[in-house]
Amino acid sequence: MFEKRYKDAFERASDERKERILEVGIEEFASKGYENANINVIAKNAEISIGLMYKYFATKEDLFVTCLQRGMQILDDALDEIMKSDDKLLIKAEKVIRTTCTHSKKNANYIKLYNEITSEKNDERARALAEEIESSTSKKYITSIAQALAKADVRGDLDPRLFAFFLDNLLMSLQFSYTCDYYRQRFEIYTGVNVDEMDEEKVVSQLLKFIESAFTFEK
Amino acid sequence: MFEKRYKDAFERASDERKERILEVGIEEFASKGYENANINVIAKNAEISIGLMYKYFATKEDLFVTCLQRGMQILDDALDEIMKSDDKLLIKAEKVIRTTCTHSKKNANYIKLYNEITSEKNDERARALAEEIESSTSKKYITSIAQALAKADVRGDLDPRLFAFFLDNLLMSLQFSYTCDYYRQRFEIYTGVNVDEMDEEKVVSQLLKFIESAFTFEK
Amino acid sequence: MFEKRYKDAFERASDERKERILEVGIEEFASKGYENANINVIAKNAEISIGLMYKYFATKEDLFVTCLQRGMQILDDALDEIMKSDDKLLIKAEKVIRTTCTHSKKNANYIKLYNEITSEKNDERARALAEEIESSTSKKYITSIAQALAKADVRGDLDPRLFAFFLDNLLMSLQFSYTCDYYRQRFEIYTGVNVDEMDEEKVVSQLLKFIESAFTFEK
Amino acid sequence: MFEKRYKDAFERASDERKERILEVGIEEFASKGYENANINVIAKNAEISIGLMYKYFATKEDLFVTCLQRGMQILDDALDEIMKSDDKLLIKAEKVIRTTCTHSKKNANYIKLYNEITSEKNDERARALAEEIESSTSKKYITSIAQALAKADVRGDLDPRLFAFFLDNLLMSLQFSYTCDYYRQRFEIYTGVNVDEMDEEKVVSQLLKFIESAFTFEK
DNA sequence: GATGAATGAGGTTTCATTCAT
DNA sequence: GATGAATGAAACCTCATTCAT
Repeated sequence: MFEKRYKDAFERASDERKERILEVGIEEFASKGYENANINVIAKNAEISIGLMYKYFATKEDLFVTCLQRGMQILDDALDEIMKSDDKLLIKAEKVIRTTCTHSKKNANYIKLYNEITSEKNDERARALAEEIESSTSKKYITSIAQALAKADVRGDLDPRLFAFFLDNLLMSLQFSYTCDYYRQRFEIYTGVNVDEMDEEKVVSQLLKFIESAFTFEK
Repeated sequence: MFEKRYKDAFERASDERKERILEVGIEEFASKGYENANINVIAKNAEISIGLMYKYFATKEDLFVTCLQRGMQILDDALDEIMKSDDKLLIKAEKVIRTTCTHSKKNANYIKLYNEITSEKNDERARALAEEIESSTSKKYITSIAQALAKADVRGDLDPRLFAFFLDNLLMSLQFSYTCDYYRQRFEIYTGVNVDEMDEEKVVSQLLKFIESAFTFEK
Repeated sequence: MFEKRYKDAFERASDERKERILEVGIEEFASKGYENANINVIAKNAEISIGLMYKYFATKEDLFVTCLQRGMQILDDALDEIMKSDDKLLIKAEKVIRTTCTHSKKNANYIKLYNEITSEKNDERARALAEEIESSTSKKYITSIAQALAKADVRGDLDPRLFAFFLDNLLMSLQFSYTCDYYRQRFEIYTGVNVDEMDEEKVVSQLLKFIESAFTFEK
Repeated sequence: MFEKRYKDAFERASDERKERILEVGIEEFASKGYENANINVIAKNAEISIGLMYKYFATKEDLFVTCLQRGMQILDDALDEIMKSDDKLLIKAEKVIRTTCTHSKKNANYIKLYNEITSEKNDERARALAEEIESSTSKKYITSIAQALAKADVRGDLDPRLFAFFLDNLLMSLQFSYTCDYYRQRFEIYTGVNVDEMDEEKVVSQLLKFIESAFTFEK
């Protein structure tokens, strides 16, 4: 699913070590950002030499992307679980929103990595990353919505792709609001409540209300 | 409205020079990102010496924030124009959406600066920035929605602050989708169309439909 | 003839393996130069482990010198063939020049290795290398010229050693001109013709003319 | 004459400093070779900061080439002095040979730099360097020989360009023999005498004899 | 006010060599 | 004999910031 950005030697490393490196890497990249993350620090914290680090990953960028892929894979698996059910769209939406809220803090660092790439300035790299990261999710949303359209579960005058796009915008913003410093503060400015203290159910129910009319055609 | 991040000497500079410095700074920060932007290059392109630059701004960060404030001021003024009318909320929303679409590319660099700060990793700075940038906008949305609620123009069971939050999430995502490389590609993945070739009216009308039921109570 | 620069283990390796290692080594050193050649890459391309490489050669330098010796041996054998005949000196010279032209490209990599050591910066090593590489050839030239002198085939007022030196300078320069990038370009600058397209016979005959008066005494 | 490989800032530096940097650079590159030369060491010995070094030269390569050009310029000027006279070719040759012997040790480091580039492995760079370094010299030789040919001062059946090429090969080899460790040892192996103790006049006269018949047509 | 030369810490990356298995 | 994972010193280069003029 993802383009391999590590060297063969990394595959041969023990699971424990692979785990450790990515964990430490994710922590470093999430807390300092790509530019300020220090590969020597990651190696030191992962308790391997810098030379070995470069036996595993050709460049800092490759290490970063591999960390990112690991985080994205985990998030994608969670989404998969929900989307493969044959619940009605509104039910799926509710589940997705709730899962987003619940898991965002647990996987805060993964989402910070995701946030990190949204400001990629190199068009080529931005395109490649978006392709890797967004394709899978977008397909799931678009397919589900198209099915719902076919069953007339949603307004017929909505374009399923734009619909999916708007929906994911809301979810993505929510993810960031739970995890990234700037967005967390923004959340508080809008709602008046710190996101850690906000009643999750309220967010879920309000967001559902916000979007439900689009879903519940002629009801 | 914004905390002053430049030195007195900058105020005393000619308008033309102030203009040029910020313009060049915005271009550099927008195209390379904060970390990769080079303050010596900005000075050179603005045709002033690096020494003078440091007479105007104490640090690279101060220059960046001043550039950001300039961009945000311009975007905020445009929003002000719309929000101060006494149109119905749905009308305002339509105007805001359309303005967002229309102006995003024209002011692409401002939005890129905005995008840049959303991945600020220092909590202290992130809070300060969010406070500066989001307060004004959020107030306008919240006030408008509260007024609409009072007039029963929107569903009564919606929390106005969360409502404003969701709404702004959609608009913010749209802005980024028009301007930032990653989000532009993401837009194309979702919609199948490059954002530059997408029919603007379609985006406006679809987004309006997506949110209108929340607005148009008792229909 | 050459100082042994490999470990005993290398002798015990199969001929095929020895062959392969030196071949790959010569290719790497010739194409990248000593400093930029990578011994790990040589091991990989020779399909042996780096550990085994160090069982065969104590250092990178030893591997290089062994590659060099192999190349030099081959070149020396070719020269031997010519010099051991009892042709007149001018005939020998013609044969040597022609052979130099003909074989230079075939054995380009050997000559590149030779060229590589001419810029050795460590005096100790430079002396040792020169001793190894030049002794055999120089003896052949000096002996042949001394014999010709005894037979009055060449001008009697020429110092046979300097004569041999000048002669080899011409041949050495010609070798480099056929093989090393810089010297190839220099050849083209002087002659106006790319060395690959230059008529070999013209080079042979012109060079013979250039030196012949020294050879053909009493004309 | 040479492509500029330094930044404008270098031109603005004091002559003393420019002198110092190139001197130190030439010494470092000549004694250690390009790869092993250390830019930080050059900066330290030239008593400037490494940052400033990079304000003067964009890369290590640029610094090297600038050092090289400086050396080549000096050698070329010396040659110019000789070639612009209207001496007969044989007289010029004698002067050139003598000058080569005399000056080689004085300017040993320049010649070591020249030697350094003859093993350039990147074809593109090799071509560019050869073009810069050889064009001027080769023109002088070729022109002088062509004039001599016109005056029937040399054998009419010699190609002036090849003639110039062979001649320069002898001079180049001689230069290296006076300066570069490997070639110095080679000189001793051929002649039996250390080049520093060799009677210069003997070298001059023997080399003249070696080439004179080509020059002195029908005498 | 204005200049721009100067600094130097710090980060990424390479690769010869070792050694436990 | 054979492997290849592991090491870590060291080199090139960048750039925010200072300060003498």
